[in-house]
Amino acid sequence: MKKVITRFAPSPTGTLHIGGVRTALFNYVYAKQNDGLFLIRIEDTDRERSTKKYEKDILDNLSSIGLSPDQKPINQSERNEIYTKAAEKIVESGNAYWCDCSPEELDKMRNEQTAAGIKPMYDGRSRNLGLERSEKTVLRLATPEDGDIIVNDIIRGEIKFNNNELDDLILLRSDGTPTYHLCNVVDDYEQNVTTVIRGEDHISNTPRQIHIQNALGYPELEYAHLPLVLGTDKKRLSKRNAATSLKEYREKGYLDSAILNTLARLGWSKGDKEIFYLNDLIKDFDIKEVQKAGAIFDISKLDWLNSQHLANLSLEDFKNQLEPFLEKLNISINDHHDVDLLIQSMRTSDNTYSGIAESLIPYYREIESYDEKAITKFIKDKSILNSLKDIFVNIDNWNESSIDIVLKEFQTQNELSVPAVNQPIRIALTGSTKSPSLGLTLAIFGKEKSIERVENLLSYV
RNA sequence: GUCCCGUUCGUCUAGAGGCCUAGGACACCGGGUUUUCAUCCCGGCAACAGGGGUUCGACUCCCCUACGGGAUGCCA
Repeated sequence: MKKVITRFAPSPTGTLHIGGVRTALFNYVYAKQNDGLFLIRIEDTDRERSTKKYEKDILDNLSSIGLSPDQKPINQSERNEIYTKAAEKIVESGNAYWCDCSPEELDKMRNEQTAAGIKPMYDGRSRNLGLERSEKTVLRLATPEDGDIIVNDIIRGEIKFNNNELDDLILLRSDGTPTYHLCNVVDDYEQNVTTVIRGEDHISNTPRQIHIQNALGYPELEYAHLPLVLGTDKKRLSKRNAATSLKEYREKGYLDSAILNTLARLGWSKGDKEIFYLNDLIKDFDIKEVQKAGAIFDISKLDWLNSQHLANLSLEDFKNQLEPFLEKLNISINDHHDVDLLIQSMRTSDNTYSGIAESLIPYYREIESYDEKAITKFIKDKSILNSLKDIFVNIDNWNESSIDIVLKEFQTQNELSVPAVNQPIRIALTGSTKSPSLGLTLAIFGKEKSIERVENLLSYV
């Protein structure tokens, strides 16, 4: 059996899109589970829109998320000769012809066709003219006029196209450069690709590409057309309806593993299992089980999955990955006397790193503002805080359990409700009523800092 | 317009003719733990697009309609 080779073939006209990450992921996983190769090919034949900057973004992001190719990526823009040679071969075999129709003429033709209610497509008017190559001619594939072509899709089964639905596509532009279809087919062959896994927007391109393969005498490929990732408006995910670039999600503090997990579960599932790491996917994923219908990308599922992946991290890993997010807030993670206790207590405060970093601010910096509503609700007068301050000063063994005991005593002796005692302290320490359990929070801040913050609040109100 | 692909809870999905009183997860709502917040636990809400067949029996098979998406470029 032939070694399975898959490829991800982005065109560098934008940053890496999460839909693209999913396509790359499925290609990667399929290759790995078949002990094959995963390749990347940069389809930069559109010189106007392709940029090196986007190419770098795509390559960097893919490898940092763990989807590195097994060979150095190739650029189509550097392989012109190969395509030209293939085109010549098609001309020689009589399966292509030169056409001198101008863009204006074609435009007019399409308009007329549309007006007449028929499918706009090139009518083959230059096909039998026997034109020679010139500066005004494009090379067109002579597509068989009748019969049909069957695409065998791993996910969808047989898809039949009538050859008369297909027009004679352009292989070489008038400036001599090759087009997408030609390059794509030639490179899949040159790279020994066995399996094409791509978005379903390519389904109708497939029969055209098969015709090119046939003209060139290339062997058949295996195809799997993935359902598209959709936005909440059910249209394909784009900048208009969602954050699409992988980078944005990473910068928000979503874990790579959680992003991959979410993407894999979009259009695919395995029993009741929800948590998948890359290794699990290589074990459990089955391309045949992929859904046929497009799937809406739901950020709340990502949020939940992220919280699950975050919870699975060791404290060390958690801290390491959190660090850059704190740095963005000009906070150095070790600028605290008991970092481990702090982070351990706060790691579930949000489901993204950026959110967690945000909620950590009061633990690293002085309080800039108090939650006024909380103050009016819980601080009627200063007496309770004053007494608590005196009590704190006298606690020698400053740890969670002893603090809790002291607080409990104070509360019962003075016949106060729990919130009457606890909330003012929370406000003093964090500026709001949100914090871990009280004794723990006080322990996190330490005796000195706790007293200082109670004093600060006392002088504020 | 034409061709192609699709259609199960709000969302991701399970479901290969009887196992379906349609299951799970997220979200949402309610309750419990945390005397706060988050986590966690428990419970609830909620779907087979519509119509025809086929069959003793259809979420499952066939046809039609509707709706959605994709393609129809000297873009990829």
